[in-house]
This record gives sequence, structure tokens and C-alpha cells, in this order.
Amino acid sequence: MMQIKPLARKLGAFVALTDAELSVLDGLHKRRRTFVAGRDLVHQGQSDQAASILISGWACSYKLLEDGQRQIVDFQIPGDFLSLRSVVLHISDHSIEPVPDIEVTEVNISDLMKAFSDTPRLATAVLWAASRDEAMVVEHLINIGRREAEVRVAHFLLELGARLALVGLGSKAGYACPLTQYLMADALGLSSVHVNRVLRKFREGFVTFYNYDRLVKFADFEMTYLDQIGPLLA
Amino acid sequence: MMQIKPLARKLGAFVALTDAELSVLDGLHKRRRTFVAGRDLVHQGQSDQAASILISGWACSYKLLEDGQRQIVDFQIPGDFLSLRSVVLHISDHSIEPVPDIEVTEVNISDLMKAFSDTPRLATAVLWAASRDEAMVVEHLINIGRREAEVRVAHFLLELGARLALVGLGSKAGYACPLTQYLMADALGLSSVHVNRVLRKFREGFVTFYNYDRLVKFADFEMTYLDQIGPLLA
DNA sequence: CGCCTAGTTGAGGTAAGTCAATTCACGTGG
DNA sequence: CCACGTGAATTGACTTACCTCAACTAGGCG
Repeated sequence: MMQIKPLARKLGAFVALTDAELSVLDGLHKRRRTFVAGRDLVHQGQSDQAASILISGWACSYKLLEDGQRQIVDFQIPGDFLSLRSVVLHISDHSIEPVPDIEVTEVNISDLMKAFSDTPRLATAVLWAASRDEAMVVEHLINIGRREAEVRVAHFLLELGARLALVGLGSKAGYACPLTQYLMADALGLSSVHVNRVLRKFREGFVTFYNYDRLVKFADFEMTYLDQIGPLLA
Repeated sequence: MMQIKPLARKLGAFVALTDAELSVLDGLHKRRRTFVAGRDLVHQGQSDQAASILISGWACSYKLLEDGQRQIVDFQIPGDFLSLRSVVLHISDHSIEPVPDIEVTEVNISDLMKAFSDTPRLATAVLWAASRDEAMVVEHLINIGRREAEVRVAHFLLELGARLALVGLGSKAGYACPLTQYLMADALGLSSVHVNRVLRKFREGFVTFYNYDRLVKFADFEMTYLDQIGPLLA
């Protein structure tokens, strides 16, 4: 199956998985489902969560405020888990919306647990992936809390690029991005109008990923939190 | 030991732990150490992390930016783990600073792993605690991204209050707060001057926790992400 | 007694928001 | 094939929430 590669590829960037482990990983992918863009697949407050793995397309997890504003917490790209934390908490603290149409495969929690005890290296790899996701949320928080709009947008674009590169969907030359400016605004804590202005300024100026290094510097982009320092496992 | 209660108390709010489990938990607490306020106990980028449990005092985990600004990601209060994620990632993506003087006990990773396999309920409880911490970071992100200063400060104060209440260090009537306005500013993505003004306005107005319910409403404070919906374990 | 840190307060500046109009790309039905 | 509708991007004019700079006060402590 070519399509279930992204997770294996992402984890593989961190530990070299054996064929046996890869096949256990493959075995986790159960029912495949598709969802159309814009219609939530998980609602804030919903209990009884199942986890799934994103195969194709992007999704975003967000939370709505009383006054109708929303804040996007994170985007998920192929290879990412959806709702992993919700499984532990037994309730989803956020909603998830497919950005373009998406394909996912559901994961049986009991299968997952069994896979973890049978294949500890896999358990470690998934734990690592979850910790990396958490580190990304932290970086997102810093981005919103302390960086001004231009740097913030640049940092955001670079981080997405780095993540996509890890699953073979982009490079330093760029990547296909299905996000609207409204989505970016909700992720970055800005208004869509302002996102538009920033992007225009980038276009007029030096930025579009030609000049990757300059952009990295400008955005104060430190990817150690995405990188792994050598294999974690022996 | 009266002082190692907070963790047990926090976990106990989520699963009723047996005496046996409690004693395993107690056994995790190894060498006790103290650190003085203001001197980092962990530095951003430091590898080779050990986990510890905060016994008394508060700490904050933060990240510094190139230009010298800082963003505080979270405060830790008694009963919280320090550096749990750093253990998995094998590197700390943030620094940790004691706010007043603190006491911690170090935790041996191998002990922790053994405790998890011997006492699965304990493992689940700790996993739950970690997930709750993650949910708090998410809520913090939303707070910074989409709420204006006054609501943001109110929400922050309420969340701290709820967390402290869970370990017996506060109530709806209030709590002892060792934070300076500078610390609050760095946590909330505001300037200390502005924090000061907001607090003044609160003092002049209706707020100081007398009127808890009104404050909750004002702050759009939804504590389901802190609560647990009944015991997760049978 | 004098320093140092935290808290306060005012004046003035600016990054980013809101409101609103316009354009553009597109799909869809007549 | 064209009129129309819809969602996204764009742009301008104006407002504002929050920032910076700077001065001053009040405790705590060697």
C-alpha cells in the first residue's frame, strides 16, 4: 500500500523499523474512511473517541470560543494521528475539520495497545511522535505569544515545510498548501486581512522559499524540536 | 511524608489508588533536592534529562527568543512533573526556573518504567496527568491567540486556582500566588505594564474571586479540560 | 541608609483589528 | 455560452488595544 507510507516514513526518520515492526504498523490500519472538506469529523466535547491516522489531505484541530472566534491549535498532515489525546482523556477537547477532502484509517485502541506490548520499539516511536507533536504546540504558543505578525507567518510556513518534508510531501523549494488565508489567520491568532497583507509583503519582498536560509534566520526558526538527535533506540 | 502528597492527591482525583499503588508511587520519590528562586534548574537545549516531581513551591517552563523576549509556556505547582517530555525527546526544548525556592524529588526513569509495568493503573493515571497538562497548554494557546487582555488574565487566574484546588492549595476563595507581574506578562504574551493595568482595573471593579461565578463567565472559563468525567479506570 | 526589585502611572506611538468595497476564480444551471 | 452565485483574495480608510519609554513610589534587606 503506497498510501499508508507517511506514518511509517515519519517514524522511520526517528528509528529504523524492522520489516516485522513495519508489518505490525500496517496491521493497525483498519477501516478506511473518507471525509469531505469543511465538515467536522470530531466535535468539541464529543466523548467516546476513536483514534485514526491521516492518510491523505490535511486537517485542522481547533476550538471555538463563546463569541464565535476560533483558534486553530494544529494542522494535521499525512502520517499524523488524529485524536490520540482524546482517547486518553475520553473526551475531545477540540474539533477536527478536514481542510481538503481527507482519507483516514481508523485504529483500534486494543490493537494499538497490543502492538505496543508486542513491539516496544513501536511504542517508543509513537510516544516520540506524540511528544514531538506536543513540542510543536509549545512552539506554536511561543509563536503567537511573542513574535510579531511577519515573523510569525514565516515561522509557521517553515514549520509546515519541515514537517511535510519529513513525509515526502515538500522540500526547501516549497510545497503544495491547501490552506486559505482564513485558516492561517485562525491558526496564527491574526485577522485574515492582516495575513493577506503580510503575504503580499512577502511576495513583494524577498520571500517565497527561494532564499530558504534567509527566511529561516528571519523567522528565528529552530528546528531542533522537530529533529531527532540520532536514533533514540539502540 | 506529608510533603509528597500533592501528586498522589492529584492522581487520586482521577483514579482511586489502592494502598499498594500509593506505596509504589511513594517509592518513586528518590533523592530530594532544593533549588533557589530564579536560578534555572534546566536549560533550553540541555540533553540527558532526568524527571522530577515538584514538592513545594512553583516553577515555570519557558523559552527564550533570539531578541531576548521570553514566553512562559506553563507554571508547575506541587504535584506536577518537571521535564517529563524532555525525557522522551532526550533533550529539553525549554528552560525551567523556580519561582520561589522549590523542593523536588528526582525520579529514576527505570523505576518509573518498572512501576508502570508492575502497576498499570498507575501508568494510566500518569498518562492521564500528562494528557491533562497538554490540554492545558492548548488552552493557554487559545487564551493567547484569541482572547483580549482582560479576559486572558482572568482565565489564567481561574485556571491556576482550579489546579491549586486540586492539590489542596487553594479554593474558590483564592490562593497564595508567588508570581510577579513580570512573570504573568511573559506567560500571557503581554507587557508587564499592561498586566498591571488590567489587575488594577480588576481591583477597582468587581473582581478578586469574590464573585467567582461572574468571573468564570467573564473569562469564558470552561474547566472540562481540567476535570475528569468519572473514573477512567474500572 | 541606600540599593534593588516590584509595582504604578502617564504620555504618546504603532501593530494589528474592523468595516467595507472590489476583484477574481469557479462552478452551475438556464 | 453566458448570467449568476459563492467563497477567497485584495485593498483602503479608520480605529484601537496594547506597547514603549520614562518617571515615580514603596518595601525589604544588607
